[in-house]
Amino acid sequence: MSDASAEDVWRPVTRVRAYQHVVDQVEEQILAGTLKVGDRLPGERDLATRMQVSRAAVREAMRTLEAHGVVRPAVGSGADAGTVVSAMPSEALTRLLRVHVALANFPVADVVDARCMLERSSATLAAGRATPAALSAVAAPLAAMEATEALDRSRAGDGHPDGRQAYNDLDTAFHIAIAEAGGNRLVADITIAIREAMRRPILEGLERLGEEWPAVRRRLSQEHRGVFEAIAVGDGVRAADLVEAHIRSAHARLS
Amino acid sequence: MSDASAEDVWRPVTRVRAYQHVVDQVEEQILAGTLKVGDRLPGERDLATRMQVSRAAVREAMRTLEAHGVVRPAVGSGADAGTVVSAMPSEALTRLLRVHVALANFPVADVVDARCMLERSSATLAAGRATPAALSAVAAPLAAMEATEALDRSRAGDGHPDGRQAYNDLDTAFHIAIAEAGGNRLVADITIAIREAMRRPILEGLERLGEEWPAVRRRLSQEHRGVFEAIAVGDGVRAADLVEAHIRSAHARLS
DNA sequence: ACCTTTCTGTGGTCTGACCACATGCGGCGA
DNA sequence: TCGCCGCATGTGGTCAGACCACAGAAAGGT
Repeated sequence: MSDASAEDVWRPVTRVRAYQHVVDQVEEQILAGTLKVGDRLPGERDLATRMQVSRAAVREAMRTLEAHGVVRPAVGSGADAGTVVSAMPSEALTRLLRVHVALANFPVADVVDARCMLERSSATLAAGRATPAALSAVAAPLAAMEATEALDRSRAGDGHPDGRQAYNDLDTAFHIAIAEAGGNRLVADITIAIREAMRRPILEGLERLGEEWPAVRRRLSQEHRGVFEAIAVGDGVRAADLVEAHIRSAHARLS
Repeated sequence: MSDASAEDVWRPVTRVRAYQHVVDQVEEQILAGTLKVGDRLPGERDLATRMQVSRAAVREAMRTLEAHGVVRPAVGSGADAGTVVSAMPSEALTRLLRVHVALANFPVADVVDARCMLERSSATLAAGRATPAALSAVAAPLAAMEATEALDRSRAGDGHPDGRQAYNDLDTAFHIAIAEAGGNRLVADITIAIREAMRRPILEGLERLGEEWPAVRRRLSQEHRGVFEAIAVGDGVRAADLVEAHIRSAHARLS
């Protein structure tokens, strides 16, 4: 029984597609330092002839790299035209998580739990090491959210849109600012991606709220204010607990 | 000064590319339930004529969807051929994080911190709710790692490869099993992606170890054993502390 | 010197063809 | 009748060559 079929020595022959070769070579060049962020790739026609593949293969590789957030295409001519190496992991992560959240490949409860864990971490870090600049970046959307309340009151009853979308955007900005104040790029990017992926579902939840909206908004703003002050004072434990309570209660109210 | 140029009302006209339209429509169909996981997409030629775009545009869209882990292409004929809708968020996340870790878009310290946070969470969850099956899935690679040690001792000194790669693979499997035992799909997938992204750097670290390798391996196995037993006993706090200590010391030794 | 026009190179798109592959079906032989 | 072989069919993968819209750069006129 020295039959090797049960062992792992027989790798299936991977028919490596041409565009995958292009992806690999571009990533290799970036890894080797030949291509740095901000550099321009050779033109698609040039790459195609150099690698002896068709331009279509190069373009498919570009789409893959673009989806990974490694490359940004720009038409036209001149310095900043062409395909440019650009590290945008946050955007790419956001796109990826959004589609899979929408596709319900992740249970909502799991997403909420993950958000809590990440934002607890970010809040704790932010309370410990937030710079004044980062702190004011958190304060800005907070103040703007509170301002929408006063604005709304001043013109109540005339049937104007009550800015739930704007409030949602500011809420997103608030949580993103906290994540970035934490100082951990990876945690921040994942946090941003999850919050952005939940943007539309949360907005739909806000729209479902009928007359409760002003009350809910007041409650949310109070919670935001509490989180911010805990961070500003440097109380990491309290900030973490408050942000978790905020996220859980908000999701409970909107579901 | 009612010049609107300073405000945000003027969104730049986004020239939506044809392949992006295709991506959007496919995602829309999936979201609407018309396309479920496991279903086959219409053929590329068919899609092209229906959407009145070229097949090249359809193919570029497929590359984007493939990079997102939403679609899997298969050549040939028959039932399982063609482009199939398939949710593979874990693989897609892994590819994305791997390239950005390799591109050093994330500081190593940040990655280590994020890994600690995620695996602490997974270990705590696993200690609380791991099923016997999940537990044995954790135990299997652990036993295999310990077995390599005995195997190595039995044939020491004949210059054979000492299986650092195999050990690294088993180590990866061990951490992945813990993440999946935690029961949170999103956390598990992110954990898997980060561990897989670190696979090659860790292997290179192992290779750099010279004669220290056997001692390091013994230390790693002991730490793994400790984590496993804490989870098996249900001691979530201890499991979290041990896994964090394990990750931090391992990265310190390998850097 | 300034503005206008033209040139050039970029990504974006399309067309139509051919290839490798895997299945399924039909015909052929036993 | 049964079983096997081989071609027909349809899939994604690849290629070649062409044209378009765009934006900066260069050349030209005022």
